[in-house]
Amino acid sequence: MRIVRVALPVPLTQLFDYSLEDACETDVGRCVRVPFGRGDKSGVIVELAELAAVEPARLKPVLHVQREVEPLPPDWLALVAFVARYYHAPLGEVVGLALPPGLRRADEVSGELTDPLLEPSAAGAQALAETKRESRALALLREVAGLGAPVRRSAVRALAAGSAVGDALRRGWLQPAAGQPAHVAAAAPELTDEQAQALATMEAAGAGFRAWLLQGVTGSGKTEVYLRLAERALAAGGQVLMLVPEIALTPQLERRVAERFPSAQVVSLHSALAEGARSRGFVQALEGQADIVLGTRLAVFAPLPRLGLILVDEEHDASYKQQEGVRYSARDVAVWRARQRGVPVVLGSATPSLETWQHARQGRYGLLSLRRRAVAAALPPVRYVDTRRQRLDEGLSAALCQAIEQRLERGEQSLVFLNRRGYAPVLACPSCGWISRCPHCSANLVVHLMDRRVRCHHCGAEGPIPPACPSCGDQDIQPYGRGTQRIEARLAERFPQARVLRVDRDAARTRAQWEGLLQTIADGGADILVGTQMMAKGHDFPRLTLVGVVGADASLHAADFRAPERLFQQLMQVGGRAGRGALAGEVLIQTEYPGHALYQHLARHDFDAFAAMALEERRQAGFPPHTAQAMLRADAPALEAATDFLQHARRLGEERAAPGIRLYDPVPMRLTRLARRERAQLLVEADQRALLQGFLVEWMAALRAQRTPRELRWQIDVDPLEV
DNA sequence: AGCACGCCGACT
DNA sequence: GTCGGCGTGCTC
Repeated sequence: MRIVRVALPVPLTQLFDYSLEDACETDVGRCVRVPFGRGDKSGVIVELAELAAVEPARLKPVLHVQREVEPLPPDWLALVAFVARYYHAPLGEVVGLALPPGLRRADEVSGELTDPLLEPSAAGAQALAETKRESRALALLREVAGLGAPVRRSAVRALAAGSAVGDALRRGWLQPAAGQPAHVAAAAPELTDEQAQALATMEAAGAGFRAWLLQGVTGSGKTEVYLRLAERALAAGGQVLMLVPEIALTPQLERRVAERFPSAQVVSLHSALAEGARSRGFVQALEGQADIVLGTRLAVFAPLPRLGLILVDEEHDASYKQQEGVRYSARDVAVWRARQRGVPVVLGSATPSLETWQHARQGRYGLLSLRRRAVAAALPPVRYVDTRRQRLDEGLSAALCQAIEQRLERGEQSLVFLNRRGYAPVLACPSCGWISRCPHCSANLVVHLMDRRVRCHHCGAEGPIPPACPSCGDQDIQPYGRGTQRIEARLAERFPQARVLRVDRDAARTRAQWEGLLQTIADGGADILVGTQMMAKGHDFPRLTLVGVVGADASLHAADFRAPERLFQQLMQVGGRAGRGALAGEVLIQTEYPGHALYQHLARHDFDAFAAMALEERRQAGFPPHTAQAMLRADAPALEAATDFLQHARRLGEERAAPGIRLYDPVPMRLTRLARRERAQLLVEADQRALLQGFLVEWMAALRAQRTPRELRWQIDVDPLEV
């Protein structure tokens, strides 16, 4: 009888030992079902043990081992172990987050990997059986052809169906490693000089680990570089992991990738996928059948036995950072993984995060630059409208309206960008000063005139718009400020001949709505678009030639030290929407600070100058990336409970803090009250990451040993994005 | 996290 | 006299 050590998805740092009669080395990495407490749970065997951590009498036997699927390989276990260590999360929780739910449920009823949607169907079972045969066939082919030789999908299929290997070889299904890549369709566009240069630079660096920043302005053709790199990696027999920030971006990219590599197996992985599909994709990656895995942050955990290249598109995007539970950064994990596996990783962006940009500057990452647009003319000129000395019409300047008018005359499209949805951010009473506060959060209820309701954008609380002031009865309550709905309404009044289309999360609630809007825009069914940051992301509208930005100043003076970085990224991104077709574009930004350095750098499209300035400011203020941070957050029904805990945590921290560790005062969070809970946080900082990590190990252990009141929740956030 | 056991108030 | 409040403690 052997003992297996299992990671279970419980918020406890320890592993749990079980007995398993016939356990062997190959069971490490397998999913198991085990009795736990009163019921049972699924977990993963992370090691075999000689001696149990508890008295042998207390050991319970494993209920079931999932042996139909290949075990998770050692490098995958090392990956989740790293994430658990770095983000100070229990290993079992990381495993739980990294595995698709369907796979984690290794119950004895259906040990076979099944799609719940297809479970009863014979066709599903057949397909699975075939997939397995193919996997074996592929392994066999690779063995025969020697490592790294490209293999045609058709060969695998034929072999799986029973053809002899010799037959496969005779038919030329196997190709020499140096030969023409089997995966590629002959449909690649010509490279620009810069693209060719970038590829040559990477080629010269070889196939081992190296992190690269691919810094390319909007429209410079970063995607083509990704595809060429993928082509190379596939030709060398490698698998490609491609991360994108959002689900919305996967379908188009998936199509483009699939078209480019018709014989490659492209698997998409994201949280919106049905359980069965996600499990299937994961297993295809695990068993080496998937050639390209394309997905959002969770795809960074896809096991890839033949991994040859990692691509991270829009690497600066905040959605790579998980904002709850295990707060990992998929981009940072991707870089670690590339090093672990000895493969290149390319971080692409027009506006890289300052962390990445600094690495490239200091030479730790290689730098690949695309400064010119591949398709259209130059980047659109940026003009500022000084709003200090003019009357605005619902926030719209005469200059912006005039510019819109011009586009209407020319039959072109305009976009008014405003990062605030709803009609107005608050409803207020002019006579008594009442304002529409959220009953559960420290936030205002936003007026949504379309459905005549007020709504909290943080917790979702909502109600009808009151006909009169709830406090004093005054009938004259007013919406104050402006959101997209209000701008949309005003533009429709002002340009009655124009078709005004609003594109924000309210208008594009579902995927179908979102795609409908995109189609309408592409078909020329809209003249003026009013949009939030949804509009900023990777879509080309050939007739869009004007981008007007309203209300950008708000983030100029925000307290968050990352606000300028985000603003610059957002403006550069949304500005890039103008004039991507044959027509020249223009960006018009309304501001009270036209001379502000950020705006000046933006006007010159000079990200590097902005980044240098912002980094210098951060150096002086002692902010990341010059320091390493972690944030301890606590929440409870009463603020005092949260701050008391943090105060106590701070004392525990001070006792353990080496010189160079700085613990700050606990403070209420910016949005203190959220969904009836009061939140506070405590910042820890160090000049070196290793120092901070060493401290966190001790501190977390001490904190976990504390007894805390039940209503109090706390969690640690390493490398927090929001401070 | 669940889910037990374990001692003090309002109900058939 | 019980049903049930959530305080504390354990899960191999």
